[in-house]
Amino acid sequence: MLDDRKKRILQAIVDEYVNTAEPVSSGSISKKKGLDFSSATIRNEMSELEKSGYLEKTHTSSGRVPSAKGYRMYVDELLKEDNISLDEIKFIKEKLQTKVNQIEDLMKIATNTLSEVTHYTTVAIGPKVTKQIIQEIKFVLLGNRMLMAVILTNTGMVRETIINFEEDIYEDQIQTINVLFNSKLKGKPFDSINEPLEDFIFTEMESSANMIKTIIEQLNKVIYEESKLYLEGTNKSFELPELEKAETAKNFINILENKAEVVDLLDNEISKDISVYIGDELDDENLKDFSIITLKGEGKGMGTIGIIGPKRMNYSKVISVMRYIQKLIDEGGL
Amino acid sequence: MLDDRKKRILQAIVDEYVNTAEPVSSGSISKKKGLDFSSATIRNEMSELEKSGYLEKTHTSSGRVPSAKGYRMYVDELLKEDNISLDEIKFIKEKLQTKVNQIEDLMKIATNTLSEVTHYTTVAIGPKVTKQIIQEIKFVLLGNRMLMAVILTNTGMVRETIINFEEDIYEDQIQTINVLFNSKLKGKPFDSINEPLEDFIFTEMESSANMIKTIIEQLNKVIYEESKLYLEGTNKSFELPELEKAETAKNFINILENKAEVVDLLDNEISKDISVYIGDELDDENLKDFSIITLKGEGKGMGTIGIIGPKRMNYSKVISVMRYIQKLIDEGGL
DNA sequence: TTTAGCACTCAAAGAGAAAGACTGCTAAAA
DNA sequence: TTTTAGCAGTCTTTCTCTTTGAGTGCTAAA
Repeated sequence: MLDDRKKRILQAIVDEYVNTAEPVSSGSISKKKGLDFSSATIRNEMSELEKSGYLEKTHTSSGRVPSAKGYRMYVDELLKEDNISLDEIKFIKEKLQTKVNQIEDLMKIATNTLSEVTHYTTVAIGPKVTKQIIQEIKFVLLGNRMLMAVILTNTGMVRETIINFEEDIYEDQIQTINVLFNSKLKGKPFDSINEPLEDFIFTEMESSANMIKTIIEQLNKVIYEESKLYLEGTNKSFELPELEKAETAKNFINILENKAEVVDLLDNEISKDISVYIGDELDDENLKDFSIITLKGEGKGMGTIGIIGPKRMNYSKVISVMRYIQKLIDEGGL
Repeated sequence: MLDDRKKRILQAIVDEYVNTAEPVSSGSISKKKGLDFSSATIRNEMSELEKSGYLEKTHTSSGRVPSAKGYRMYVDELLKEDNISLDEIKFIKEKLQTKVNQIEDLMKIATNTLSEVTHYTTVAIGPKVTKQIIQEIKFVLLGNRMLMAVILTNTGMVRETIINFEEDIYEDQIQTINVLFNSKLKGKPFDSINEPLEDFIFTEMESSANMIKTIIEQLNKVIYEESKLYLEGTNKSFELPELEKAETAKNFINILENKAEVVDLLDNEISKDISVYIGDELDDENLKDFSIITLKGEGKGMGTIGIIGPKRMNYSKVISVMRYIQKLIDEGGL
């Protein structure tokens, strides 16, 4: 589709624009080494790149800015994935080696690290619990009327929830419940909590029937409760020239404020390990001037981490860093 | 100090400025009912109010704006505390009646409600655990090497933490530990965890000595871990004309991003139930254009809720709403 | 196919000029 | 003694006009 020289010029334009945030002129590109043509030649090429939709102008006599299509081409075909320095590697490694008690704590560290290294705002949601396998479920009596249910899943994740009762609870009831829930749920996915209980339970355990119902209700809440949200480096985005425009800044705040939307964003997409969404590819008015890159860690008890940056984000750096973090997590032992 | 008319004029000016965010002219005040003097008279009074430091001008021929001293006078002496409508009362009541399993969940609801009703950004931190009395402490074995400690305090708060071990743990060890920690801690404040253990423990329970050490370490982390932070209505602040100035917006973001500082703000001040901090009274460069009003709920298992708004915040409305929420919480049963 | 050169376009920045919202002050009125 | 009308003076805001400079597109020559 695009010949080699056009690709190289497009690449140079995106790289330049990522750095400067200013429309790129033919002159500045012709000065780059590796592209030793006069500005007039570059100008002709740029004009054609614009006709094919890879570049845009802000006004008749301005330089060029990459279009969404241009960024897409850059991300899919032109981007180099080794944009990470030795210092950064060292920094990331050290941070991710921090000892944690729960795998979810690692999410927090990874989110923070990603934001520190890339200087963009990072959002993450914890892993979804629904499809995880229950390894063990225990009940703890607190006081006389408060019960805590603690559930351990196959990925090593722990979920706990508190259930209040109107009447006193007795130790032998807890025994019964312990046996019941473990036999019912052990080895099954979290959402099998809703499978109907056999009838005999309600006849044989009549005295605890209400209690069992209440517990199931509350466990359901745990399944569908909002995922934990991690957010790092909001202020970093406010250093961007893009956010000097009040409207863009407002859009950005709206994105972050609307937690449900952020969760959807990171969660619902049928994304691969690393995915890039550019501008309005995500069909959200607030996001039209931003891009999102997500890293999925599901299955390893990690959730999804996302970076929100301007459309002219440093895709190369972000993806390189994400790949490296992914590699460290995969190697495990962390 | 200030005669009655001056006070009424100052009050009118603050009220007007809170509404419009524009410097207030003598003309606009003389039109207000209850102040039937000519603009010239008002002008003379305003000039004197400025000399005494209650008002400021933005330039020679501009209207007047309240100074920090002016706001302080307004808050301390002129403010009416019944600025709350029946609709608002109904709305708040309904929200706060939501059934919750933990008292801390009520914090979240209160924070959200406060932001909804006042249209300002609201921050809250959970109650401090340090001085609370331990009512019960239980240990739950998860898998073979993971232990969860669950602590119930006198305010009904529950704290849990996970501790990982390098070696397998046996049920009888848990028994021992249960007895030990309960006899040591029951009825004592949370931070007494650090009181030294009697020597005999380490001789008699030699096999578990390491385990006990690890547990104490981890419980210490729970005490001093960052308080939970609730944040609502960030985007509401971005509707303020004040935040159209890029610098003010940046300051605002910095305040919110710097979690440690927010915690200090809400926590360390020797504030009463409701306290008002105006502009640079808090000696923080970022806060110089903002005011903070805090509501302390400590002791009832609630933490501290704070509203961050512009200096020309609607003190009257915010305080009225806070008082009402405080009343509802005090009446308890919630 | 590439490039030099030049006309043309448009945004950004600055310089006046005009309008309008205030104040402060003075002198008269209450 | 207190209040007020009236007016000069100040400063911001807004508008228009001009200048500057960074770009492009096109043509004709290399």
